Amino acid sequence: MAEILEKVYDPQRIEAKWYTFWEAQGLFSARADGARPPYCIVIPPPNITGSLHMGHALNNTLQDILIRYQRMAGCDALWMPGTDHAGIATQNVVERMLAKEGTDRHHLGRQAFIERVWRWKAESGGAIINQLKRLGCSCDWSRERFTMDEGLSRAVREVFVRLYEEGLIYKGDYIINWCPRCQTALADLEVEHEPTDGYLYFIKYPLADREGFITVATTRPETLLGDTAVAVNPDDPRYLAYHGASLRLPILGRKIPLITDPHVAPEFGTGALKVTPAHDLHDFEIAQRWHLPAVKALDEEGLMTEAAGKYQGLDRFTCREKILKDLKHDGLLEKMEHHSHAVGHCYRCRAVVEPMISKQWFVAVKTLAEPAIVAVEDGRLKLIPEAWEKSFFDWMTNIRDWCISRQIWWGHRIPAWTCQACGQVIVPRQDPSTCPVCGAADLVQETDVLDTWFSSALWPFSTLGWPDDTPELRLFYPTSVLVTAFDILFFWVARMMMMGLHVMGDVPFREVYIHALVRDPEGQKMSKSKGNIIDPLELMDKYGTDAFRFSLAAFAAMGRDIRLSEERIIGYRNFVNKVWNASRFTLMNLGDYDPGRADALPLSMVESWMVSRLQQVITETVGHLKAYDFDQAAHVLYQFTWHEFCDWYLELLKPELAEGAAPVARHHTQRLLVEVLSAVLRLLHPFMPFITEEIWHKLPGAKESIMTAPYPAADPSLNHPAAEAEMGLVMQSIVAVRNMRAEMNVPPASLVNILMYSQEPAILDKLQSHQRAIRLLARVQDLQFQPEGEPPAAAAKAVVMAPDGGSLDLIMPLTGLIDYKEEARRLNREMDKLSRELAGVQKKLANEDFLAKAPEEVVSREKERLQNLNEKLSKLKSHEKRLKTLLA
RNA sequence: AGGCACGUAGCUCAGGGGGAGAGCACCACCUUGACGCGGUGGGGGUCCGGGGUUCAAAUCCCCGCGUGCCUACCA
Repeated sequence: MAEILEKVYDPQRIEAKWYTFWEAQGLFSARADGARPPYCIVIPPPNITGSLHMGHALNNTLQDILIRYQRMAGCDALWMPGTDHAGIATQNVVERMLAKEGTDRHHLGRQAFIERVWRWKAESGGAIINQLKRLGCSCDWSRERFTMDEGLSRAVREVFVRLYEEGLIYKGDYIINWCPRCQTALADLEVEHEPTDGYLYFIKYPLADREGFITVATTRPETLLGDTAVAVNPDDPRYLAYHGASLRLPILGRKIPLITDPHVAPEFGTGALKVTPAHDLHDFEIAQRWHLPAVKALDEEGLMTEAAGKYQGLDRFTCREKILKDLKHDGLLEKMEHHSHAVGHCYRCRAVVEPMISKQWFVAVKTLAEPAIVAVEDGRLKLIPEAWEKSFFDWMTNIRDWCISRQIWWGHRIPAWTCQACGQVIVPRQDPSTCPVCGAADLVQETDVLDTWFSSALWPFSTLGWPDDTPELRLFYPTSVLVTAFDILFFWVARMMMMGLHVMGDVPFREVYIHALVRDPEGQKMSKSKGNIIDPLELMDKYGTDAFRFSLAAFAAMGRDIRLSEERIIGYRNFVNKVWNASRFTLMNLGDYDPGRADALPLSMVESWMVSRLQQVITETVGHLKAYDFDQAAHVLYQFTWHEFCDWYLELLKPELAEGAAPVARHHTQRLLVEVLSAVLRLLHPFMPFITEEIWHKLPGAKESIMTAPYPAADPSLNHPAAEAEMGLVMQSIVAVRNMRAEMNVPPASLVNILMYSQEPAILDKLQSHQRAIRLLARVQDLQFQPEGEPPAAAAKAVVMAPDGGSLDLIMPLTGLIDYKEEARRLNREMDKLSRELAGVQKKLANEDFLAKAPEEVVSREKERLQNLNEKLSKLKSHEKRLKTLLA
């Protein structure tokens, strides 16, 4: 005897139970035995400092849908989970804790500090993992990795050494972005540009060997102290006479050359650019072309150096004020203009970033970028949606060398040693004890650590066991798809592509599905500072995880950002409840059902229709899933489940299941009902894993888990166009009667009589065979079928065109029911609608070009439409005429 | 400055060359033995504006307006 469910689905009770069950049964574990086709997704590893936000929720829901689908579809599906050590972010978190305790990392020392971070990680670094479990993520937790665990650190070491040996990693002086607050270099991507109001200062640089001066424009006058040239565009006519001249640097009096460089834009400012190689990227590049010296005027703490002369030791912003004052005094400040420009800020601490020349480690990225560009060009790696390819190519072709050293402590320490005796730099696979050149034992290791993204770039193969040759690596690399938002496309995805292609010789994933960003209901990006964060955990508490997941999937239309609307989540919560109640109804009618009993009855037309529709829904759902059209998959399942399975199939079934139905027929009905419900549950499982598992276990004959049940596959032999046409006719007829009733204000409780006229015997036959359903669903008492007849004038009338040809008149005698004016109004509304449609079709068919040039099937479809409309309209018109005689 | 999206029902959004769609909201009716987180029926649209291509444009192209995002060294 099947258990009866509660009236309203209560997610809280159910969810934890099944997650525990799945884990205990090992259902998330990939086998990696090669027995089934592999399918693999590596998770974008969340930061250990993180907690689940909307972006994670969407990202991981989509991945889980894919993984659960592929697993049920017969793949050995591996969802590789793990977390990222998040160098700067984590170090900042722990440093803030230390500050509260009144100490700092320098007091602790490097070793103790790192131990402290590990301890913090052990205590609170796993919070997000539990939140992912709440979401239902079916990651293979037995394989969980961490970017700083032993194996991944070995991968980092190996890649670093290899690239160094290949000359693709080098240490050099270069302009980097320096955060004076974090005291570390930042990669270009880690700098956020914010429009800032400031001034453009016009400063006169006197000529050294003749009268006059050249005026330069700058936003950072304090960098003047590091100028080693002034540059103009070689073609700028204003300065032709000055080519080769020398200038006196204001205040310091240093003699600097006037040079020409095509980089200089004549239209900006005065067309003359002060060149500060140590504190500006482009100036640095100009300096390299001209072999100019670099003078460092600013130090790592943002204070002026001794090269700044009397300004030494001043803060950069104080120095700016002083210099302006002095320039004014000397009459060298020509003018100031308001100027708004983008100022770089540290993405971690918001401090103003200072471009600065510095000795750092770099990856020569051009060599690595080229194969990644080619891989996308030739389709070995697909970006979905394709629109991202343009941005990708733009970025990859303009990419600069990647600064990978960070002056922090938490991370992979750069495996480079310098021999104090002979100066030799060693980058070995094993920690060295003596210098291989001179044999000295006095080796000092590099203190910098690697950029966090260096280890993340190896994620697709390091997590699978590389550098060891593991079965997982052989089976699952390249992985199937990477699911991510575009905001880390370049931080992460591009770098994985470069590293994967270089180290593994193949793309890290065949496809990248780039989903939208989740915004608040007003379309704003969610951020702590705006205070518009919506916590996914709260929504899960409120509406249940299944409803939340289904909503995210339904929101995930490609190429458009998501505005999270709680109202829509409520809508999908209702859908989840609908699924629950449809199952409840089913189970309530299975009391006497014996799944083992044979059933030789053929499918009824209703059943054939349902089965046929199911095949189409399966095809559509699978198609949408394969194309990453999550919203469409969700929509198809929603419409089918609610408006076909529940609204029609279950309603049509009720009489078959009622008391007094023949046991054999009843059993047959039950069997198909269970089958269809089972398919619906399996189709929905990837979207709503918890409720489907709960119901699954209550279905007769169900065993194990819905996770191990096969995903429905469409069987084309079950398509049944005739059943669909027949049921289409029946449903249209029922709707037409309901419509007349409602428009005539016939109370739902009272029964009506209906006459059905048709010249087509087949139509009447079909309807006759469904008369019990029609009576029940349209609430009809006396139902008569006739080829034609003299219907009473006092009647409401509707015309239905059968999907496979022929027409049907539905007549509802009104005697004693209501006044005829109402019916006349209803008819006029209906006829208006038809006339408008008819006019459009007539216009089209009157066009000779249309007849001549449009495809034949389009023309014949329009002709058929015209005929149908005409027929329907004339029938309604004649009825209206007769009705009018009654009114007169 | 450049690039990329987007503008469809009151709201949130699908669709994407041949009959304007969904959900919510709205109106009317309904204690129908699965479900009121429900049922039945209904109203509602110059598909931003203007040109063009086409037999046919909400859909493709161009221009404009509006919105959002990304990139950039304009000192």
